[in-house]
Amino acid sequence: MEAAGRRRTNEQIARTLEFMGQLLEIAGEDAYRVRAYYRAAQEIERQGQPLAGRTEEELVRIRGIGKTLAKNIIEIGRTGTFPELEALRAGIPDTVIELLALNGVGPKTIHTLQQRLNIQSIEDLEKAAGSHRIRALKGFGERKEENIIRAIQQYRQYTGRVSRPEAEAVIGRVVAAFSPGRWDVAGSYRRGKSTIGDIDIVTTDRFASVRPKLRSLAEEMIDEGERKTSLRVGEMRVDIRFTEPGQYGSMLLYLTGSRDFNIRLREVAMARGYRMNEYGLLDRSTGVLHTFAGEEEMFEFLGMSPIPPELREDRGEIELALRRQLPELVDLPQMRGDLHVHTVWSDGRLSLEEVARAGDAMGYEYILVTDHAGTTRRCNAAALRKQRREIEEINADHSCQLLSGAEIDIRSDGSLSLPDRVLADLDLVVASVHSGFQQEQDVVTRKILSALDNEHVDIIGHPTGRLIGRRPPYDLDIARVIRRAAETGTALEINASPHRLDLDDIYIRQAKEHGVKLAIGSDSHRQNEFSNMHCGIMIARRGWCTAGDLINTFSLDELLEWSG
DNA sequence: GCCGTTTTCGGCCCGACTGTTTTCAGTCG
Repeated sequence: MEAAGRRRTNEQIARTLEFMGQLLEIAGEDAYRVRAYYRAAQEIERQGQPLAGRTEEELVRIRGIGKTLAKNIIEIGRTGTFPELEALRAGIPDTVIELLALNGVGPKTIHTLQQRLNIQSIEDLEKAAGSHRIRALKGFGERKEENIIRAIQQYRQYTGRVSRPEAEAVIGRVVAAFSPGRWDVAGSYRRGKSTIGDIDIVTTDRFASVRPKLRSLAEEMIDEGERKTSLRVGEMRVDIRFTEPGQYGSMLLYLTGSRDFNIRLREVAMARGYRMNEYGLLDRSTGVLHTFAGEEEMFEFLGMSPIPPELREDRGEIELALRRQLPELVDLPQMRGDLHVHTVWSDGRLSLEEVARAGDAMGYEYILVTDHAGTTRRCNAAALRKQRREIEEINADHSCQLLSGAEIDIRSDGSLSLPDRVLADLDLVVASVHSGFQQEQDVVTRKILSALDNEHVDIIGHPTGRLIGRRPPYDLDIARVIRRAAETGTALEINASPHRLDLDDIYIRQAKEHGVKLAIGSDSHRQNEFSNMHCGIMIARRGWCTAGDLINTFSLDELLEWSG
């Protein structure tokens, strides 16, 4: 049953509490009270079940939520806001809150600017800086004023997070500045996130030796220190930490994050009598600093299993590592095949023969050929019959067996682009949405539900339809889709193209927890795209997938039996 | 505002860099 009426989602509740935190900050309230709101918002975002409608007694059981926040959450559930927030908001315009987004401008600065110069918006701030009224303030100066002007310019052309290939282009330019030696990309890139906000790098190189090259390739040097240097390359911020080999492990651990993960891990260290930082573990009673060349030694020293980077989000992995009960995450060698590949029969560049040879080279048992197919497409029912005969001939000469499949369209009205009798002849069928991206949530959701209900459809391709940096996901009630997929035994795709990575990690985990199987597809159109598979594996690991969650780990016989 | 294998009060993760001042506040990750 769907919840009746318009119950607030956890996302909406979290945003409201976060907004309260920002208001409190600008109002100059106690920083710990501010943090309590942010912390509660984070905690709510990671709750699997909706909070709306829960009682105060139920809410205070959630970490970081006490009586006051529980009451506020209940009020948000009812009205979308709460009295304290409205009272504060009356005194602080939205345009003032927007100032928080400027680099180098924080709540204290905003508080002062508002009090002294009556700055109410970015426009006000720009005028004040232009007429040199900022530098006249006590505690401010010429440099601060220049930095504010630059921050406003950057904010206006800010583009947000980028795809992994875009980040890789920047990484390549930066590491070219290093001398031979050890370096690792850390941060969200190492954790395998689908989108990258900034780039973090650890190196044993010296600041002095890389400085000239960094200066010549950077658009801007943000910080220049011997331990920590930050620069801007194109639109991306790059943070570099220079470290000794003997402390490499603690630095890599620190810089990999996530932020929430680091905070929880420090609490674990604290409980064992250590103060944890990027240089090691400081014994609080003896003052001795224990150092670690590798991350694993540091985890073991704290009495826990090493945690794979993809899990480091403080979503329960620390507790499991302490009990040495971390899941055995799926890994690339367990993949027995690719379940989404295009050929020259639709918009791909590869012949069937080339796909089979690529499969042999990668050691796959099978590749599902999924050309775009439909009654009005070039690849129609007749073409598919011909393709199947060709596949059978090719399979005789290869250890990797091609499977006859198709990527069919889920049309705007919910119908499929091929009739059931054609689908019945295929080994596996992928059904994807390629049109109607602007439809309303209920319409989009229902057309995918009807595809799930078709007994011949085995996999829903790129379920949310997003293109990273280019197109947002269509408005979809994923929870409904996951529940129906569980009922019909249909798999959801993890499209491994780094420009899609769809499903994304949190939905993968939800699907897995509902018993829904997942299918990684590289969506290859060219030779070099088969390696997309490793991106799909990363996202699957971020979704806590073990081998059994992915139908790619099935043998050929198991796969065909699963599809029925 | 939250929380308790040192605690119901007094803490709350930790350090680097910049800018504005001469010892530190603010911001950031």
